Amino acid sequence: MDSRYSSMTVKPDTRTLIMDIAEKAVLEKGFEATSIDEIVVAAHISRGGFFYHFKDKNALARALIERYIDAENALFDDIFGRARELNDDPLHAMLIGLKLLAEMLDDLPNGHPGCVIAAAAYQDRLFDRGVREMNRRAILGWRARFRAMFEEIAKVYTPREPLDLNALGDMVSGVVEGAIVLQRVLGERQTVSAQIMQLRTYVKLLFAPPMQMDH
Amino acid sequence: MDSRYSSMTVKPDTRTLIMDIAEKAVLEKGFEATSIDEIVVAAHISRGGFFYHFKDKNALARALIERYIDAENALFDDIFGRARELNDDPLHAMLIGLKLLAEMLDDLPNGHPGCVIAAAAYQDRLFDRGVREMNRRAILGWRARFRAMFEEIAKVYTPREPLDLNALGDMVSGVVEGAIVLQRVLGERQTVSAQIMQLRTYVKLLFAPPMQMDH
DNA sequence: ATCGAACTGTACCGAGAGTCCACTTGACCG
DNA sequence: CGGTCAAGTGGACTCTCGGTACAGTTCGAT
Repeated sequence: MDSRYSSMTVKPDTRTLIMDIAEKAVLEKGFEATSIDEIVVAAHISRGGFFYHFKDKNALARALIERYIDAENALFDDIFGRARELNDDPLHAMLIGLKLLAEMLDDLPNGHPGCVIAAAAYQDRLFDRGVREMNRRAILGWRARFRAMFEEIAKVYTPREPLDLNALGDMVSGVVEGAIVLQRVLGERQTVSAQIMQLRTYVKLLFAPPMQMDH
Repeated sequence: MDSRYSSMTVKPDTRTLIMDIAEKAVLEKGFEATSIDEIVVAAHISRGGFFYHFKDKNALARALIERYIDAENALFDDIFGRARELNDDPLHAMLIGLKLLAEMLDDLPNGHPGCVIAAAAYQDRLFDRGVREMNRRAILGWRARFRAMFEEIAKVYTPREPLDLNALGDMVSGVVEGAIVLQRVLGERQTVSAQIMQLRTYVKLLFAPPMQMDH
């Protein structure tokens, strides 16, 4: 999200501008620490202009989270789609996908930018039922998505330990969210990708036939 | 932390009372969403009384995080100490420890209460360098602690995949932090323990000799 | 020309953080 | 018994921030 407007159209699209500025600030400092005044100044608009686009801060948060979820889903579609094209075997596709994900994060100059859902999770005053329900559905969506992928793998490979498919499905989002927290605190750029690679090793060991396994 | 005062001594210890009330609120709603007025009312003291004990909100946050880190370290000491008593083998001790941790969390009526470090990680306005440095040292401490345990395991068992010991050491805190985020969003009580059990399976597969392995 | 979407600017409100300070209360101490 | 000090009370005030209200402006499309 994303150019409805081509790079040609120089239309600033104030709403998007506000969201871009707000997202950056929110990921840096959190929702509550990000003041409307600060956004307004950075966007070179008036307070009235802000409230023209968003009825309150909650509406902004809602829009940010919605956009974030869409972007994340598009990213997963892209990465695991490409992985599947590279190797039709579901296990190998998963392993390739996780590696692609880790590599993509390593290429970002400052590591993973952070997750607005997690930012919201620890700051409840601001958020109404609607926002919380959106977050819930996003996390459940990722659980279902990865669960389905693991189910496919389990059709082909016998797992070496009993599977808890929901927990396994949650593990991708969980490991990423956790690693983001560590990264924020430690200030180390590669924390998230390193944790994803650990998860990859787990998946590999969980399904790979006991002895050999190349990729 | 903890009864410096025995259960007999009915001394209210206002400072501790404030911290207990604040911690509960912070874990529910976040630091910024927790107002001093609200704490003051719940503690039946005056605003002046609050500022007598903490020069500002930052000082309160600092005290909460400090106490949290100490408690968490004490918990790890206890759990992995007991695990080591039950089985002297470092791998088995680790597996038992992780299971004890998961079981302990399952016994809590509302799951893991949340982590004030993560709560701070996404709300930066409030915190000075001192708080951030404290958090950093805590996370690095846990990395070192678990890293050392994995190193001990690796002396006895040949890992089935190359080890990234720092990433492995971070994995315990990472998985827990991530699972807490999921738990907060989903409202499911067992998310954290389920994720810890996944981590346990990973450790088991990573070090266990290829074929047999009971526990 | 004119209409409406996208603003600007100002004035105002209430909540919450934080400061200052003068005053009280109760325990212990000599 | 009087003094002292930690642990408060309570009120007045300042500033920032979210949010409301609303009157007026700018500008592109029809």
